[in-house]
Amino acid sequence: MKRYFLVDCNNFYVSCERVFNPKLHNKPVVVLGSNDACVIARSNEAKALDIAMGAPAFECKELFKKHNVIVYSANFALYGDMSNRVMQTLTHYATDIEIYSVDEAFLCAPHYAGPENQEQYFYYSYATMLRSHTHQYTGIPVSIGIGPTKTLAKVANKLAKKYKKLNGVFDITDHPALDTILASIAIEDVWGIGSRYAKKLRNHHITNAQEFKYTDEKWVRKNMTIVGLKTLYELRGISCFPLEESPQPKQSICVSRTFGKKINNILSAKEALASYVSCAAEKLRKQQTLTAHITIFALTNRYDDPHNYFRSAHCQLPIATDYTPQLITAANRCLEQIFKRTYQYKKVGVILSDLVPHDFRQMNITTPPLHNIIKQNKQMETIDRINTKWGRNTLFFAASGIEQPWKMHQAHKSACFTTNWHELLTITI
DNA sequence: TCTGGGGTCCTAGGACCC
DNA sequence: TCTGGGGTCCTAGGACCC
Repeated sequence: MKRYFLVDCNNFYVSCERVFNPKLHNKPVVVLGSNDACVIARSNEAKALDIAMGAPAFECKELFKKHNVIVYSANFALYGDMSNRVMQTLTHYATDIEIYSVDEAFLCAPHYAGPENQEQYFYYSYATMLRSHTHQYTGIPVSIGIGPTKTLAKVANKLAKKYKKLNGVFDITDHPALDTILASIAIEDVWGIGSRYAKKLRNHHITNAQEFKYTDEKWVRKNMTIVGLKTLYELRGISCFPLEESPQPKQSICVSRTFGKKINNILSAKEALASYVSCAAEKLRKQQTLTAHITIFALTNRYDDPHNYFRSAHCQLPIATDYTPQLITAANRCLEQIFKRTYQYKKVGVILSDLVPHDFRQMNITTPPLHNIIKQNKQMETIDRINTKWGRNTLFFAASGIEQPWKMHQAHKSACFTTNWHELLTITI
């Protein structure tokens, strides 16, 4: 039977920090998200202290102090690079692989042609090998779940993480106690069932994965769309979510950040927005696409005014483009439409959509002359090349401002050990 | 009082994931 | 005082067409 492997890095961001600072082992460690606002990763020791995922940092202050919890600001350059190393290692061993997120990959093992009674053992050994090699080559510990569908591999992974005696690998394929295992998985912990559906299902007296597995298909189709029905089939061992090996170009690109402090003047907001637009345009060019539609949004504090904290504006561009100055101009125009001086803003963002491959550039009567476009392309290529070689924002647009008072706070950030020559780890003997 | 039927496209909103 | 960021997919309903 075909098996899906789900390789999941343990407490990924914390594990990345531990690779470069071994003193962090066996201690409670947390990583905070942007502006050091809330907890986005926890070591097992921190989980044992009941520090919740997404908990606001200010609510945990006492707890951190009391238990000497070590706190880091998110270092996404480091985590991104460590993720690449893990995925490269896995790609080396797997025949088919889908990189699902920064810390997870689905993959399939090489075809097994030996005696049937040793098949299970073959896959188990393969997973154990993957696990130890990933740890050896990257320093990152992983857990591996194996199952006949992705959803069941997810369940298996959960168990591999939960029970230490499994040594980080669990195969749920043809398991004699499958239904008992599923009965121990709360409905909201099933992959594809979020809080809304979980609530709906609980109201319908379905509380765990096993009960959901045997729920009436028609009811599920009606109340949870085709996607919910696929999840149900997957729990029954019928694969509905195939491995997606070649990553598709993104259909939209969004960049937004919460400010380090609130802003009520449009000049600062425009600077921040210009900086996010530059970042989004860079992503656009990286995947070789153009955008024809730009949306910008601005948020005030949603806890102060839950019904009226979000405003957005959008505009269609005359022709698809990836030219940063043109996008900044369009973004500014949109911002002017919605910005109110009397408000305290805490965040702005940009979404680029209607993305098309850049060699499909559609010309029309307003298209600037070809030599202009060639010149613009050269400018952008040069900027991207310099920033790739010498680090992000070596060259930036003056529209992003110099002082950047809106920039986020990160008080406890580790060094970019693997992506910045000036921050390499030094070892003194 | 009667006021078609079937199709496509677009958008907003709601659900989910990490 | 402080409560993240970046994506995808599906569906219902309205606009529009013949």
